[in-house]
Amino acid sequence: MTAPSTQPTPTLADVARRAGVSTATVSRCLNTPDRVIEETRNRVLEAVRELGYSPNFGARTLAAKRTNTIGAVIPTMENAIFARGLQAFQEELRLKGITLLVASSSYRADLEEEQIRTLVARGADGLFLIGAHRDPALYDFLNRRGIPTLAAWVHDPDAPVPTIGFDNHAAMLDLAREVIARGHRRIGVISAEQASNDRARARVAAIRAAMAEAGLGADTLSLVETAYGIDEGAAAFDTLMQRTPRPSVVMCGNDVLAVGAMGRAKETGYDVPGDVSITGFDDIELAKVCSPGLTTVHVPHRQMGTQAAQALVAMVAEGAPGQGQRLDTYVVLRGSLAPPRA
Amino acid sequence: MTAPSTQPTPTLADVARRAGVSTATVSRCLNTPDRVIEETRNRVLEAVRELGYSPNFGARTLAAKRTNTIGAVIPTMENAIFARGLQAFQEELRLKGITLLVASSSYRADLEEEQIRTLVARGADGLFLIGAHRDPALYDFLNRRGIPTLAAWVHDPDAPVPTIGFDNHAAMLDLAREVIARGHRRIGVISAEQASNDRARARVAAIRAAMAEAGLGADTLSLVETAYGIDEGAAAFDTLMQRTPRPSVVMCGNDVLAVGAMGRAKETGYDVPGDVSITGFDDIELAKVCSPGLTTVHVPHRQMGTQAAQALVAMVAEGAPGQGQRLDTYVVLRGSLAPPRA
DNA sequence: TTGTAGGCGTTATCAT
DNA sequence: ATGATAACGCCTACAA
Repeated sequence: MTAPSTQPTPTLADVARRAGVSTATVSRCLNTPDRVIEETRNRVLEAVRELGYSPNFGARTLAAKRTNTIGAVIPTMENAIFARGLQAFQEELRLKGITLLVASSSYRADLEEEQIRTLVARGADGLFLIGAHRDPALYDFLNRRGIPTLAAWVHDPDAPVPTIGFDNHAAMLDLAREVIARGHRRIGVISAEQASNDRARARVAAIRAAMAEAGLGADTLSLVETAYGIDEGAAAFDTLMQRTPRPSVVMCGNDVLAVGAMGRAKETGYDVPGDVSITGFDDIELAKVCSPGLTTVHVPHRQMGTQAAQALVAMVAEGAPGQGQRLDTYVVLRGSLAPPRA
Repeated sequence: MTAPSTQPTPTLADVARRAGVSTATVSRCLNTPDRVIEETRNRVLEAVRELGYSPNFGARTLAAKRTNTIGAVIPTMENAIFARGLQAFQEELRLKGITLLVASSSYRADLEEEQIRTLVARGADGLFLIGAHRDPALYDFLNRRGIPTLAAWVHDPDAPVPTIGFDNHAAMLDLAREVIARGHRRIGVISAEQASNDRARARVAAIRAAMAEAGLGADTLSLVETAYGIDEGAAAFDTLMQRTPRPSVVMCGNDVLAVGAMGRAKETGYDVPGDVSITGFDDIELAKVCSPGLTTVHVPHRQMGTQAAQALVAMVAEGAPGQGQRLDTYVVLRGSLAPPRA
């Protein structure tokens, strides 16, 4: 067992004393080792080890005005949609010696703002956000503070910050066209809340656009908005199927909702895709393993994370404005989509 | 559009000047509002708003030696296994005004240590870790620094820190007994790497124990260790099925590996559970939606997260030693497990 | 109730 | 190559 008493945390000065040098030299050993003669350096590092010293981040930040930290705010950590992209993002940052701080907003704009401010106060050198639509005042704040910010999961050249992602409208348009081409006319839609979610809005709008293209009246679209989650998707499915006319296909704003809907369909005795087709969006693991497989839109999550990291790091390092990038998505046809029964 | 020039970040002194008070008063308004007369306070808060001031965390930490921050290091963010528990953990912390910093270790002990030190240097008031087994020197370091630490996903009263979780050995023992009771004799196991993963070790050991109980020789167990992931589970399944004798059941260390195995089984023409049964561990969403449903061990993820948060906050606040807690798991029987074919 | 002033642990600018 | 020393922005006795 170790001693019960808490020792004071060793400081630079402690190390300096022990190694018989000044604090400046210790600092150099840690930050610019080549500016210190080898013998001195060894002595210092030895002292560091013996004392178990590790630098105080607050102090370091205060003095250096640079944290080597990037902050990210995502809507939720609870599912795979953001996890994979974020993991790639963070792996890329690690390669460059940068730490990632993650916070989540529960899909709420007010919480997102709070988290952004927290991250900024903690000295994040840059910010990674999901979606581009938010209060201009917030962008203003970030701008004044000179915090490089990047938005992912969308691509919009006109956004106030560089965006690395895909065109949600175009992506969903492709899928909706496939659906309509198979003969579906009564289309049900389960969407995430659109109010504070620009991706959700774009996706719903795309379905409407595809229907208009095909000469389908807006009244043949049956929409339910719901919170995020498998159970929520299931409940929304029930709602939709009780309406008249009953949809022959249910297009969901993301795979999680779709899997919920599919599970509920089976429970209530609907055959998928015989009685009703179901589609998703994202192509996460769930889409592959459920059965039938889920027809969905493939999003290059890892690529998005990696490129976002590279772009953001460049923005931080060079103070450059930063380049957005549009990534490609494609429709993945699996068993959950088929022509409607005559 | 906003002015292109970056304004210097406002400081306490700027706010004080603008409000015509001292920095001490501004500080009080922010931290102990009731120690300031209302009129003064309003004036100060007004100035805060106008300037868009937010406190510098580094400086605050340096001066106050308290960050209201708790750090967590999890093996990976890429899947649902830790996500749900962590989300609950963070929601509970938010309720108490505490910020959560999350880092991930990619299941590597060296990276975990690095992340722990980073978090400590950043002034985390407390630490949330997964699993209890790690280098004693690391516990020593935490102990000397006086950083309250809690381990989750395991329960072990003898661990160096309080643990809130379940008995991995007992949980897997239950499942293995079910498997054996159905008549399986040739048992294949796909485990996560055991070296730096006490949960994986306990689970494999439990399977061995159940076999011994049933008088099955250790040679009828066929083990593959693999990295984490659906694809890895698929590859491991192939390996296992090529061995002689071929297992009649494949028990996986977690649901993700199991789903990978199940997918591969279907691809290669094995009927599940007709030709081979498959089991998992964790009971994440995947287990419910794959088909057949995955027989697995249900783990109370959200409860674990919530209780861990409460316990850790208490440790931080009271400096008390902290109480571990054992949570219950139970076997969930779904279609993926059946008696072997004669 | 409010102000003054010292100190928190590092980095970075000068000297030496 | 190394050493003094002045910031960095905030908190908190202590004084008024």
